[in-house]
Amino acid sequence: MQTVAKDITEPPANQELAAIEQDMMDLCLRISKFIGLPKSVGELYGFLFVSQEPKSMDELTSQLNLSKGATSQGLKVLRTIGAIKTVYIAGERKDYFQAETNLSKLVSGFLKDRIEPGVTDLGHRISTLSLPDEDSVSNSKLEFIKGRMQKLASWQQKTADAVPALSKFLTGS
Amino acid sequence: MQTVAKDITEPPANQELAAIEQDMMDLCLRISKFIGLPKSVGELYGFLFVSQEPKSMDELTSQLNLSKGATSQGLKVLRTIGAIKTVYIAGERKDYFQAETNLSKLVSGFLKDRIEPGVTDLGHRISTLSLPDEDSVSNSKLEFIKGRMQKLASWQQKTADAVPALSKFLTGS
DNA sequence: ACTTTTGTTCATTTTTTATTGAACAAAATG
DNA sequence: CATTTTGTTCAATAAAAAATGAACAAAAGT
Repeated sequence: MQTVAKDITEPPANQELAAIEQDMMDLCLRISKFIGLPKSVGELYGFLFVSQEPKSMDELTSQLNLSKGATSQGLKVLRTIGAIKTVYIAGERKDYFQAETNLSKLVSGFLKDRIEPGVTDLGHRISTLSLPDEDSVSNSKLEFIKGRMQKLASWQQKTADAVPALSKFLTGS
Repeated sequence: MQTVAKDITEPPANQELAAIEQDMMDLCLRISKFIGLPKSVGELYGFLFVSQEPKSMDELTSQLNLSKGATSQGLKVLRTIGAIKTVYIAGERKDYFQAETNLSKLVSGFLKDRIEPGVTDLGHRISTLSLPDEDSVSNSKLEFIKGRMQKLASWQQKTADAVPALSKFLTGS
């Protein structure tokens, strides 16, 4: 089992509780990797997920043993897909972050940022495919390729429809 | 733009048609990478997608310049998710393969093989999380962690429900 | 039973992807 | 406006994933 390196060197810290937090962070990491995000992103989200108080970039960097670069980039990804909220704290210069835990927000952000562009791009590419002249190819082959082209178009169409449907499904309880 | 190396050194071959096949193979490759499959798998599927006749392993190997190993493993993946059918040809020792192009079959195979196990595993892991004793932790922190645990459980539940729903959505035209 | 054909496995190598950390920019403070 | 704090970028490096190919198994033919 993977273990996120959160330094256990801070508050009076309950042993049992720390273990559960560890497990939850591991779960977050797992989910994150599952959907194709890098380890550092999963670690960042996991740590914020178990943190009651907002955390700053350098807290994240030091507690997770990540480089500044990885932390900055990881937070950017999380911000882009809407998996974290930025919290402004009075009299503080740093930005503070908290996990967004609403599933439909998480999923719709992920779909919009990571899935939709791909599906749209696919649509463009398919629509620029052009068939060869009717009489320059054997009829059987031409019909076959026409059929394949229709397949591609219908795949794209169905997938494009599925994305908002999925989003909706997860929004309605 | 990526280009799959299908040797253009065979039949009398119509120029225009070959270009379209190339484009279609590229689209297949793109889709395959998009869902996290390796390049070789996308190439194999793409080539079968544009092939009217079933192809044998060595035809795939030589036409796509893949190693025997990659071809064997790639076909295994495609077989497992149900993206190809094996065709037996009378008097032939080799196995021959054709692309499955029915979207709902493709998607349900993919979901069953690649998504469901992950979601199920997540369910198991979540159900083994246990809370610390009521009185060994500050109440606020305990409530917070309880809330997170419920979040995780509800995510898992909703996701598990979404998988068959998605499958169904794509089956019904 | 031996030989050949077909297909798989897996240790090594290659390629791809993620991380690091130092240089850079941006913004707030005094 | 110089200085410090905060955050980003990107070339170099490290880590992870995929491909290779030779050794191995399995099955068919003779």
